[in-house]
Amino acid sequence: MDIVSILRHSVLFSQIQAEDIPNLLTCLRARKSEFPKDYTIIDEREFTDELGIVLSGSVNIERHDFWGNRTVVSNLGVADSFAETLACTQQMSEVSVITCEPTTILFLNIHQVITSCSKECSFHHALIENMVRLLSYKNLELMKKMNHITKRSTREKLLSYLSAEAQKRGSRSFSIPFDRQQLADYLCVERSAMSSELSKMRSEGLLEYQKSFFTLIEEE
Amino acid sequence: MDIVSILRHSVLFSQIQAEDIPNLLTCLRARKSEFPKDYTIIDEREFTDELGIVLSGSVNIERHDFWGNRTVVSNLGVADSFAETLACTQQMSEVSVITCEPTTILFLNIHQVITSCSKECSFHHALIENMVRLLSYKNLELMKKMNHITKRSTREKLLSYLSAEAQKRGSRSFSIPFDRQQLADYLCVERSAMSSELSKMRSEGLLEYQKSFFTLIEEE
DNA sequence: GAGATTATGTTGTTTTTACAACAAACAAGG
DNA sequence: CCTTGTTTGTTGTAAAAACAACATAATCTC
Repeated sequence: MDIVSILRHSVLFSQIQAEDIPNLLTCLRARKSEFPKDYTIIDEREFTDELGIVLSGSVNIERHDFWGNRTVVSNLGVADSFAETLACTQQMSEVSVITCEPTTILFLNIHQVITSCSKECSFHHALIENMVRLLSYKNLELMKKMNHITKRSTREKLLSYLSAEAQKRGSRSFSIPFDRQQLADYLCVERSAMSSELSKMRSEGLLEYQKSFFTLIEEE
Repeated sequence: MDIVSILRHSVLFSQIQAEDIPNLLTCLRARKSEFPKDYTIIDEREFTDELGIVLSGSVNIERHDFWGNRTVVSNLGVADSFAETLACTQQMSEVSVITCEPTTILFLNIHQVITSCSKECSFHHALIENMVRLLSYKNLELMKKMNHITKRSTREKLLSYLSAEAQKRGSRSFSIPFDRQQLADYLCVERSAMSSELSKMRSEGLLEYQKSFFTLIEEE
């Protein structure tokens, strides 16, 4: 898929005409980069003034604390963006962005996105409105994750996450973008405890799963 | 303090000239409201297209789940704002906004903030840039809170939160805006367990406290 | 396809948390 | 000053999670 059709699925470029996008990209100082699997695109403690949009592949947003505990903040796929907040606030990164597979990223200069360019291009206002929308959605996503991890028990966290995923996909059966360790790090629980909780839930008839494919079972 | 001098301390109105603010407020359809203590300004499941700015007093952002567990998402004081995301995304609220004391709120219409008005007032672009900055900061705050509650133990959560507060105030001694129950609900731990952990930490010489006033003690 | 590597599941033990019940300190109002 | 209600601290017990160690399954590499 070409860049333009991918970008048209992104929040940042929604409502913007396909034919305007190439010009806009020049204006935003766009640059494309490719990365191998498990590559750290942005590391903790780094600064940047570019936001990234995933053109192909996928990345995890992760955090590693002093004692080596990993937290998986989120997982992003094609047309998702990252580092907006980082670039906007000019703060030091508290997270790292790591590829889950070979991945292509489009980087855009944040100052160009936020401030009107000298040419006063007409689509610039649409862009900054989209930026507001984008940040709002990011916010909402964080709140949703918060809802999962504030749950008191491993089981509740799992049910909260899995039912939200089912709802998002609109189906009782769905794949999740995490392996067991990543899921545990996302929900802030212990992998093996989570594993046994999952099998307990399966034996109670709450759900079925094979690898990362889950099916929630409705009660009668 | 009058409205204009309060607003000049808010992120949304930063960089905007004091003399422009009254006109701008008309344009944004501002309305002021006063609320008693413990009043629910926005309830879960409500919709709104206004964001709120605290002019006096303070509010908590809270969440109550199916089983009655409360989570205190955050605490906001004078010049802080809320419901930006809610208004921007036009989603149903998943949180409620509750006054901690008698409180005055200024409400602004979000559509007027985001879209240029017909009069094309010059400060409008500054406003939407501030909106981007505001949402970024909100995002950052959520990430910071995330850092606290993803910690594995009650003690770690306390230390993470308290040292962040100390850093924010630039002093080893500081007051927190929560009572014990609220702090527990903010950190997602059990109040009594947290109380005993606090006294254990005090007996180990890590910190001192009386009520909501804490002093962290440096190691030698 | 054999061997190595990684991912997932299981189990028992230790540590931590949740819960309940109550005591002590404090605050507000008559 | 006493009553009442609220907040904070304490303790014991039950439940849950963390941890470690290992078994099994899947995947990758040569």
